[in-house]
Amino acid sequence: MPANKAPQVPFIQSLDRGLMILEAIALSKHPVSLGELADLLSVDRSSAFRLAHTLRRRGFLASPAGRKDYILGPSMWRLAQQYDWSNMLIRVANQHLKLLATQINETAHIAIREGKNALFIDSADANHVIAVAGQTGELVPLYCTAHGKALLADTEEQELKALLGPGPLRKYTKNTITNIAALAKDCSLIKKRGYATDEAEFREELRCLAAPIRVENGMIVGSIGISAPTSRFVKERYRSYAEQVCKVASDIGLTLSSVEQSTEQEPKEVVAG
Amino acid sequence: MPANKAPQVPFIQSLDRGLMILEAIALSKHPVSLGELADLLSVDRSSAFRLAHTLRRRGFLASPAGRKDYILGPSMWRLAQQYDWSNMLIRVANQHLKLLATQINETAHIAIREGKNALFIDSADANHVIAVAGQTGELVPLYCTAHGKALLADTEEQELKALLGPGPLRKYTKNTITNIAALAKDCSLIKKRGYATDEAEFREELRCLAAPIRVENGMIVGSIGISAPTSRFVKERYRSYAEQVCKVASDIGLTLSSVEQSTEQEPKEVVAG
DNA sequence: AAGCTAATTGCGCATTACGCAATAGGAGTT
DNA sequence: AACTCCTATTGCGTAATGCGCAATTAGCTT
Repeated sequence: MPANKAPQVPFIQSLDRGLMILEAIALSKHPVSLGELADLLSVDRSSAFRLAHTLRRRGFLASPAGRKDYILGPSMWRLAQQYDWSNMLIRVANQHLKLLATQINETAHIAIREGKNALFIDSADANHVIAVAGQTGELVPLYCTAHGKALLADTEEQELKALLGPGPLRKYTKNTITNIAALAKDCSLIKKRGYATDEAEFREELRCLAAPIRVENGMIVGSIGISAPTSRFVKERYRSYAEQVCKVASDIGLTLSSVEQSTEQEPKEVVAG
Repeated sequence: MPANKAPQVPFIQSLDRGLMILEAIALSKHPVSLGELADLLSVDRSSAFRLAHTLRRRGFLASPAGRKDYILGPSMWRLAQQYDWSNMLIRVANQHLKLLATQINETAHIAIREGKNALFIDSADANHVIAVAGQTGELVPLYCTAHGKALLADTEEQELKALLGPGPLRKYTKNTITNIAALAKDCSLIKKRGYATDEAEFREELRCLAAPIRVENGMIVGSIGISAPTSRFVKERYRSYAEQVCKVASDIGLTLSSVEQSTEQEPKEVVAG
């Protein structure tokens, strides 16, 4: 298999260098001097200067007051702000989502956090149904669903209290966790093992297993998981399901974080429903 | 006044074009085709193609599954995510903050939202013997401070309830608003007139006036305001103070949104009092 | 004030990126 | 299914562009 042919498509050198500068400065914890940039790119100081100047001109870089070195400017922030990134998660995750639904043969969902709730932004059905499942767009509580708890995995008890309020949590089923301390304990377990479960804590007869999707720096940007009727989703399957869900969550995180695969790289083996 | 001398410093054409592509795609609500990019830059399709390819290669652009046109890729998002933007607000706002403190001759603060609190990230002192101390680093409640309410200006009653919880709000002083409905009403007023006040709602003997800092798309990213002992900060001054605070908040928002002024550009011509 | 380091500018050559034109890939039409 | 039109992609030669070198300026330290 011809893994990678030679760089068939030539790329624009100076643009590429400019992008490397952006990456380097975004990554650095301190302002970056011209010399460092020149070293990094292995180019002359004058070239680095002109590249940096071009970036600054468009607001992608700036200099701290009175300094000559560079930090990120407002443009990158502004562009990232106004963009609708939820679609990207859907796009990137969709293929993985389908794969997961097929492998496990249960409905799979992707959710993001939306205030005090988890919002289902995409789903894939188990048995070759073309239409998207009904729950896309639905809001469910964070504290009693697998997706919600996965999204809360890094949240400390302190923050949980602030987020969910001092009042008692609504008890949807007999399994619903209504105690913040218990929830915090569950979260730390979820964080450690990498996935969350919902044993009919929100809806009777519904079990769910979900894992947080983390990007490069560890931040949780969404969750992916599977749901099934309690009858079919017996505890003995948790281990196997958990592995697959975690693997997919990790893959999505890598795709979101990395820069190496946006093209090609379609897992073509997705079943055509 | 020598507004702008000729473009003394040459900029790198292809990098500049790449950045224009990023801006265009971030701004567009739908995926952008190669042809549109070529038209936008007034270059040949082949040139646009190679630029776009270079951007995609580094993850700054991507293509929807099966499509050939372009959307933003994960890199921009990732870089913006992991960067510590609060420093940028401090940096950009600092000069305005000092100016405000000098003009009004009271302590001025900048705050951002941090969960259920407002966090003071910078301050500038006035030259009164008795003045409000700079509280940089301090967390104060959102619902009973001028900064907090400015940060909440766009928040609907529904969201306020979710954020602040169903429980009663702590009553710090006799003026503290403890009723969500009343708070929502205050917020809509703040949104309309552009500034918030704190009439000793958090600390006795302390009055404050703050305005939300909004960027291009209207989103609130912080607040700026002034604080003074009640004795000195009489109601008759509100109107004049409000104007100045709002002007400064607006200036900061413009600086954050625009791309033309990151360097130099000290607002020297501001009226001195 | 001198001396050092780092940023900035001028300049000329070689590389690079550009436009043109040819090719490939898809979607719709007859 | 063959044809057609539209857009993406590739090859190529040229000249504009961006690069390194070296000179100049700016900011600091001694």
